[in-house]
Amino acid sequence: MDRFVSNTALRLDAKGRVSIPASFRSVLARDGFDGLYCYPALDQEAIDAGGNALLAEIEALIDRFPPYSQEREEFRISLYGRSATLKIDGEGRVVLTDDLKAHAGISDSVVFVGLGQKFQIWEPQRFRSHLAKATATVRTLTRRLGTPRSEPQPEGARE
Amino acid sequence: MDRFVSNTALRLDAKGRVSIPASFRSVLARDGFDGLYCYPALDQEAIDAGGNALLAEIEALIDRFPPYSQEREEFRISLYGRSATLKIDGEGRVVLTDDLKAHAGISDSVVFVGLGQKFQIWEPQRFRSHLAKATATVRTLTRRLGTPRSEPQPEGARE
DNA sequence: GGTCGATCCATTGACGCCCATTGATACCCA
DNA sequence: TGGGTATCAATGGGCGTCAATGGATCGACC
Repeated sequence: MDRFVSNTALRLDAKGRVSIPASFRSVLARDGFDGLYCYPALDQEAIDAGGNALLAEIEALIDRFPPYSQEREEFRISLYGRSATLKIDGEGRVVLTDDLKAHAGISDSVVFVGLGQKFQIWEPQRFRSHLAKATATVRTLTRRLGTPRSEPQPEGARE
Repeated sequence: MDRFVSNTALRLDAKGRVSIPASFRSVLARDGFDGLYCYPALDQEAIDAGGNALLAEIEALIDRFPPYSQEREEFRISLYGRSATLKIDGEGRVVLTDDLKAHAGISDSVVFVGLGQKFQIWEPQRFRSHLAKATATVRTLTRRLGTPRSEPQPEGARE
C-alpha cells in the first residue's frame, strides 16, 4: 500500500503524544521521509500531514511563481512559516505543536483521515460535523447531476 | 538536514542575547560559515539570516544586474552595507545589533522562521499579522489556480 | 579604576529514548 | 470449529541528555 486510506480515532496521552496509525506509518516509511511533515490546512480546521510526496506538492505550488516575486515570498512564508516537521519516536508517536493544535481545535483526541498522498488530523467533533456537511453537499451534487444512487465518479477520475 | 525548516519562538535575556535554535545551528555548522550573516529583509520588517548559502544567493541576485549599473550598486550598498556578521557564543547565542532590532521592531522576544537556504527573525506580533496577511493571499491565489485535491465549492452550499 | 563585552559555568525544564503493560487481532492446532 | 497462543498496535511511564536560559568571572579597553 502506498497511499493513506481509511480513518482512525486515537487519543493523546498525558505528555501530548499521539500514535500515528500503523498503516500510515508504513506509507511514510515507504515514502522515505524522516519524521512527519505537517501544516494547518488552508481551508479547513484540520492539519495536513504527510511525507516527501506532500512536500513535493507544496514546492511545486511555490515554483509556479517566478523567483523573488511577491507572491512567491508570501507562499514561502505562509507555507514554510506555518509548517512543522514532527519527530516520530520509537513507538510511532508524535507531539503536535501548540499552533497546530490551536488551528484544529485539538485537545486530547484526534481522528486521522487518509486522503491518498496526504492525510488529515481532525478534532473528532469537528470532523463529524465537517463530514456531515460534506455528505450533504455530495447528495445535492449527485442529485443535480441527475445520477441518483449511482457512483458519482468513475474510479481514478481525479488524483 | 541541510536546510532551515520549522519555526521557533525564543526570548532575549537581560543582556540582549538570544539562542539560535539548535536545528538551525547544525545547518550553519554544516554550511561552514563562522558566525551568523544577517541583514534587514528588503520587503519585510524582519531580519534575513544564514550562512554561506545565503551569501551565495545574494551575490547571485546582484549578478543579475549588469556590472557598474546603477541598480547593481544600489543593491550592493543596500545588502552589504546594512548587513552584519554576528558572533555566536559558546552556547549558540547572538546579540542583534540595534539597527537590526529597530528594523524588525524587536524588543525582548523573537520568532525564528526557516525558509530553506535562509531563515528570518521576526518580532512575534508582527510575524503573526504578516502571516495572517500572507495566508489570506495564498488562499485566494490557490482558489484561482484551482488547487489539486481541494473540495469543490458548490454555489448555494448552505452554512 | 570602571565599564563594557566575551567566555565560562550552573540550573532547569523539555524532549528523545527506552522498557513495561494491555488489549485486540490473527494464527495455529487440537 | 473452538480454544489457546503468539504477535503487534496502542498506551503509559521513567530516565538521561541536551537545549535554553540566567548568572558569574575574567579580561580588555577606555
